[in-house]
Parts: sequence; structure tokens; C-alpha cells
Amino acid sequence: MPPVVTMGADGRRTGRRPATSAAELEHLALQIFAERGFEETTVDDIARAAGIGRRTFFRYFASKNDVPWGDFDGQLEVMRASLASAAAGEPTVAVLRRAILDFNTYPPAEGAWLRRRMTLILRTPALQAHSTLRYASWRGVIAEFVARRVGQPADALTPQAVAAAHLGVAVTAYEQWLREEGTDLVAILDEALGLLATGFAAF
Amino acid sequence: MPPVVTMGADGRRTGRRPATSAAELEHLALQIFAERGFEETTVDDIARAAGIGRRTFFRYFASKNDVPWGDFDGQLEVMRASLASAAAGEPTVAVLRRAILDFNTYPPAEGAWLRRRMTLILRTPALQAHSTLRYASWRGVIAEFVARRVGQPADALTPQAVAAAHLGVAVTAYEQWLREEGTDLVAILDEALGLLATGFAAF
DNA sequence: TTCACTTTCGGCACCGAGTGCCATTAGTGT
DNA sequence: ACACTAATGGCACTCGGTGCCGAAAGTGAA
Repeated sequence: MPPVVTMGADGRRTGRRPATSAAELEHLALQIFAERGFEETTVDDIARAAGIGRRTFFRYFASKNDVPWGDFDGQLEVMRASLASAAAGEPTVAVLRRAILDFNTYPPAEGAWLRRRMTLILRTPALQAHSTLRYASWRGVIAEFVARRVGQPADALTPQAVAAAHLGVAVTAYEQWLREEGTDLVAILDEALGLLATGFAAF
Repeated sequence: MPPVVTMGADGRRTGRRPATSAAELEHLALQIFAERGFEETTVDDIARAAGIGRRTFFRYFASKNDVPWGDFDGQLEVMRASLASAAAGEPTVAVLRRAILDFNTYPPAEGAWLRRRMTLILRTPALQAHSTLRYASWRGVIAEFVARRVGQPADALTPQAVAAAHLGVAVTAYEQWLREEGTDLVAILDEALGLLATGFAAF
């Protein structure tokens, strides 16, 4: 069993200790990617730099493409909880907007890292492609929430469409944010999501 | 130079004739994918079935992932032209809606093939991921059109957001269509795009 | 200390996608 | 027969990813 999964909080542990951690490995890999480029960096390079075997690398990450995503699933859980705890009176789209903004609000210290991570993800074709699979979980969380609100199954057209549209617009906002150095991600996200709420009929 | 590219309409041709065509190869490959599954089919399998060398396969398709997409770029050109020729009086979002419906209107004879292709693309993780790269061109066409209409650069937030939202919703409609055998793709697309025009504020 | 047990490590061999290189083949026109 | 052109396909290689399995490094108990 991979060390990443076993990280669970057992009272005490037995057996050999993991040589490193996913977070540490991610940090190191991101640094190398930034220097040499994603495609130009082999898994061997990363493993060698981390002082572990190539085989071991794949126990920490299912694929090279998964490295930049960190604990995305954990983050998603937070968003799911945030959505679930919203007041029933608040309009669906407003809850959604707030949750997405929260989800993408990071402490200023992490801002630079976020920028690096997202630049990598959004500008590297292999990662752009791979990200689709991560986005699917994100959409799932949104769709489930909307489905509950409108009283439809989560796989119905409306919840799915709302989720897909929000995802598309959010990614667009990220791309816009990356385009200029000093801009405010949350503000751009808010503007973009505003477009969705109003609808495009005005155009 | 690959045979696919050289297909240009020169007066007369010299040199060895291509052993097959991209269309023929795609047809054959899709059949094998349907029988054995995408992941389970190797490029060697396809090449052998087509009676060509493995190396030759990669002259017809840049990757195994590109096989199911056929002449997507050609189709895109048609949509671009359709958008460009729209009356200036017609609202942007209406033009968009019509163009997308046209783009996805196929002769009934091709309906079964479309379903197979899209099932493959939308339900195979590797293809789901890869499709992102194709969708980028699609978004580009939409964004350019919207940009022209609203008098902004194509990479500005609004055109990009409109394009991304439309893409997300359109893909959702496709997924909905695949879910039930006898449904009408265009009708579902129309319904989904309608949601976008109105906006989600009502929810 | 030694033994049993647990968990991670990491080497090895293997598969499949994709690429650069290049001789060969199958056409054309002179 | 000869030059020219374009496609073919074999070969060798890189890289991501996986199954297998013995070795290493921890734990607690005898």
C-alpha cells in the first residue's frame, strides 16, 4: 500500500517509515519543473533529486501529471462542506459564487506558489489535458449541490449545465489572472461569475 | 511529409501513393475500439489490421488519441465562417446558439457513428483528457466572434468566459444525449444553451 | 538479543506510446 | 534506363507506467 494513503492517524505506527512525503516531493518537483520545464523533466530526474527510487515515486503520485495538484481532493471536501452548510434561504447561485471565491482564497504567502502551480497546469498541454479529470470531481460537487437545491437528480441537465458553466468561467478567470502579474484573482473570479448569473442575453 | 497533409489539390501528383487515408483508418480503428475497448487496443493492433506499418500509422495521426476526432479542424472552419456571415443585427448570443446547433446537426445516417464517436470520447478517460486540447480551438472560434461583437480583444475576460461557458454547456448536453438512446441531440443542446442566455440568477 | 511482524523501498523486467533516422518502394516524367 | 518525388516501414531509442518480489527499516514481545 502506498505511503500517501497510509498517512492515516493511527495511534502508533509500525513498519518502515516513509522516506519522504507527497508534499515535500511536490515542492521539489515543482522547483525542477520551473527550472527545466515540465516535459523536459523526467520522473527519473525527480526521483534522483529526491534521493528515492523511480519506483517509489509512483507510490507517492499516480502519475507525473498528478504532481502539481497537491491535495485537491481534500480541498474539494472543504468546498462540499461549505456548500452543504449554506442557509436554505440564500439563492443557489449566490451560495455557489461565495463558495467558489472561498475555495480560491489563499493566504498571501501562498500566492506566489499558486501562481506557479497554475501557470504550470494551465500552460502545459499535457497538464491542461490531465486537469480535465480533476475538474470532473469539482463539477460533481457543484452539480450535487445544485441538484439538491432544484430537486433534480445530480446527473440531470440543469445541475450538470450549471456546474460546467461555472467551471468554464472559473478557469477562464484563472487564465485572465495569470495574464497579468499584479492582478487580484478573487476579484476577477467574482466578475466572471457575475456574468454567469446575469446571463448572456444582453450580448 | 505526412500523406494527410500532402492531400492538397496539386494538378497532378508524383511519387508513391498513400497506402490508405485518414478517414479509412479512422473508420477501421473505431470499429476495433468498439469491439475491444480503447485502452485494450494498441497502435500495433490497428496498424496490423490496416496492413500498414506502425510507423506509418503515426503519419496519419499524431497520436492514438487523435483518431476519434476526424476532421474536427475542418468542421471548425465551417463554424467560423458561419459566425462571420451572421447579420450584424442579430443578437450575439442568438447567433452563437444557431451556429452551435448547426455545427452539431448531422445527417441521420451519421447519427449512429456520431454516437459511437462521442461515447468513446466522453467515456474514455484518456480521450476525455485529450479532448481538452481540441476544445481549445473551439473556444477560440467562439471567443473571436464574441470579441468582434463586443469590441474587445479575443483574450479579454468576457469573450473567453462566454466561450468557456458555452463549451461547458454544450459538452453537458452531449453527455445528456448519450445517457438515453432515443433522444434528440439538437433539442437537448437548445435547451441547455437556453439556460445560459437567461442566466442562473433565477436559481 | 533475537524473533516475528509490518510497512516501505527500490531494483528488474516488461509494455505501450511516440520519435528520429534512413534505406526501400512505388509512383511520375524525360 | 534515369532522375526525381513522396510514402512506407523497419530499427533503435526515450519515457511513462506497472507487476513482482526480495531487501531494508521500523515496531513490540519473548
